[in-house]
Amino acid sequence: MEVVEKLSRRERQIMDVVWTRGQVSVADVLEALPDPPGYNTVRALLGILEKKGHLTHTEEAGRYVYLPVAPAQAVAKTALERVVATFFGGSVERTVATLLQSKERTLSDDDLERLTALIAQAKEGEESEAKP
Amino acid sequence: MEVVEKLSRRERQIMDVVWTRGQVSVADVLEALPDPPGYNTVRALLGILEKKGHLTHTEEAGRYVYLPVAPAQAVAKTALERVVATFFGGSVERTVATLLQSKERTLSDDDLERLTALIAQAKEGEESEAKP
DNA sequence: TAGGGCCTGCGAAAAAAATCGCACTGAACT
DNA sequence: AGTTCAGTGCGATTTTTTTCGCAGGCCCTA
Repeated sequence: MEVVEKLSRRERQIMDVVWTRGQVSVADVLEALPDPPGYNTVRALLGILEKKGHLTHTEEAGRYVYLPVAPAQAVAKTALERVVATFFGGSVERTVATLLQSKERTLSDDDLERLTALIAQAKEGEESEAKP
Repeated sequence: MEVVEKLSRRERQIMDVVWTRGQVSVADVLEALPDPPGYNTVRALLGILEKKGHLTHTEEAGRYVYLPVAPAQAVAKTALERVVATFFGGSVERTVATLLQSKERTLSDDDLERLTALIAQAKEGEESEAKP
């Protein structure tokens, strides 16, 4: 279920690139990795990831373009939950606190208000769900 | 800088346990892993992690107890930022939205209000920082 | 105080991962 | 049409990881 846990170091690095960019060519991976191996190596890894069922590829103008098989949203949710569980004892509050702190400088008032709205919305959702 | 990225699969699994529990004995790791190897294997891995500088150990009643070297808070922050960057395009908003959604059932009204307060607080902090 | 059980150190073997080369192909370029 | 360039398939090699065994040592208990 936890896909990520079973990936090797390189496989993970590559999947990270894939998830970040949505889809990749060999060249994309090469330029995204801080510690890039050779072209053939990346190709091999992408092949393995495909064989394992994490990626598919399309041929676009002769070149392969790889994209993730699992829906991005689901993977994102799982990854986030894992971090919350591992590093924040499952506490959403502590997580958000850290989030606010670490991004403080880049969050505008508008952003913060939108967050407030988001929470208000969650509150409503919960209430309307509590009655039936 | 990104410590986690350089760990092998098993090393990561073990560090996850360490981060979750704060400190571990070999037995702790063994029981926490879904896919546990032998006692000696875990011991070897812990040793490697120590040699690499990720863990230290104390002797407690003869047994080794390992604990992380890096401050938990810093690791947490980095891990969270990484997830936000990789899966949410760096958007705190989208991240919080997912967080609310996935934990919806377990968040009480009080929790939500505390979150609102947290954000209000961040807003103030930002303003008082914007003037000078 | 002898035996059993759990723990440590060290070292080696098996398995998995990562990295390349080589040979070919097709399209682009001159 | 010949040459070059980037891409593909496949297979081989080198490194890392992962996993154990074996030989004590320490503590608890019968």
